[in-house]
Amino acid sequence: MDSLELPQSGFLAHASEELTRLLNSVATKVDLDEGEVLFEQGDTGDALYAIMSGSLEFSILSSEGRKLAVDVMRPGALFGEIALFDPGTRTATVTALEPSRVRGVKNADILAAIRETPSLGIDLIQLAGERMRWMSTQLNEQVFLPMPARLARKILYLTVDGSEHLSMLTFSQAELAEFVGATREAVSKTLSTWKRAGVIDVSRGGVRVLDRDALQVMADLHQI
Amino acid sequence: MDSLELPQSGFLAHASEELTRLLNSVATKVDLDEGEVLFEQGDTGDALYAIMSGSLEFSILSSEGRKLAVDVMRPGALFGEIALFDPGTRTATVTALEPSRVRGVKNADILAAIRETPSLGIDLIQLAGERMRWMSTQLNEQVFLPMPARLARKILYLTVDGSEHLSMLTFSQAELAEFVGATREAVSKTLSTWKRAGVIDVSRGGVRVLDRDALQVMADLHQI
DNA sequence: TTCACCATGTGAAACGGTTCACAGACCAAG
DNA sequence: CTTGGTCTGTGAACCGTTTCACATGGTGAA
Repeated sequence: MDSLELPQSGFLAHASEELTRLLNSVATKVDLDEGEVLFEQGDTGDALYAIMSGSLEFSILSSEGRKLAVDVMRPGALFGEIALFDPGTRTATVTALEPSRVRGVKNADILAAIRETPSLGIDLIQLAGERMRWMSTQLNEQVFLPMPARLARKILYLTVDGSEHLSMLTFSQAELAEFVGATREAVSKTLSTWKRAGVIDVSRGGVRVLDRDALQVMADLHQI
Repeated sequence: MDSLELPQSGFLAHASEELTRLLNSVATKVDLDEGEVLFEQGDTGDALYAIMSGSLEFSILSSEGRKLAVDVMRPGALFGEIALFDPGTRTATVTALEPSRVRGVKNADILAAIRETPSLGIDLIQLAGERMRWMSTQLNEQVFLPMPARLARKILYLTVDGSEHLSMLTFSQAELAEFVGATREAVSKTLSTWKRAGVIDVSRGGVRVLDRDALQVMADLHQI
């Protein structure tokens, strides 16, 4: 049965009956290859998506083409809720980091479902609220924290999977730089000092966290 | 009749019947003096507010107490919608810039109304979406734009009232600095060069826009 | 194996913004 | 009018980050 594909983790595990029903009935299924773009900032969008498998990167682009990676979304995540009200331009770009499967539910289907099952509307306001809180912290950190603190936080955040801590993080330094809004060189230099201090281990294409507590200290320091 | 107090501009002018009814019936009325804080980042909040008169500043605070001013809200604006789902901590601080009147509707009243009138839920998702778009642009600008461009944009934005352009902006340079996430000194120096170029006029406690087009150019330049 | 291509490491110079320090201007209260 | 306080202007030193340049190292394809 198809609904068995539904992930047991993330928001979907707590999604309302109604949303689960929509995802199993009217949803369109989309398969993405690594690097494939689901939608791009500025696109006209009118669907809410749920991640079934894989992982997608959520990023925003400058007018000059620079990219700020904001989050990595994993199975169970719901996104695209901003387009629900206004089939207007997307505020972010979503790209698959690995081959991934998502399901999309169209604007009209969701709105119709909300009119029938108002609690779904409340769930979606909650989702929007969570995203707002996230964006608000991102803005806060970008404005007030120096780059090394932002880097330490992103590394800590990205190595949390559920309640587990993954020590290995498979992003290149160039990708990490996009996450913290800095250059690859600056990230490289910071990682090097942490490597010398025994906090992390750096290898081609990834970082391994050796001393999570020490990294937590870096995340709180406003100067290194 | 009390509902005559409702502003005719801003979101409220288009608010759903149901919300207008709530604002006229169950809403609590709050009067704020200049500088008074309606709620603070970290507070537990459970109300949605509407501005009846005056103007309020929406800002976020760093853990070290620095402030980033994000927006100025005027009569007709609705805010606090994030607290609707989760009477959790506020993500921003709201302060009155002048004596102001607001009305607050409690979480429970809104949720009950949504269950009865689902389209209200849709309106509130729309509101959350608008706020998300705003936060997203703020993050984008903070990360990618140099300070002078951010300053020019804020000045242009803050001198728009409806479709009118007010030439006078009554914020001190210290306040403008909080809006762009920079120091007062840096703002002062930038304003000085623009003043010399005849783009603006600077006086104690305010800035007057003389050449809006020139300022628009500054807002787009990535270096000055 | 060898080569081409990335990813990483790192130094030097330039730059944007902060910090610090202080001077001058305006305004309100006495 | 004077005084105290706040706002504004500006210079100098400093600092974190970018930019540029290049070296090193790992990896996959030929």
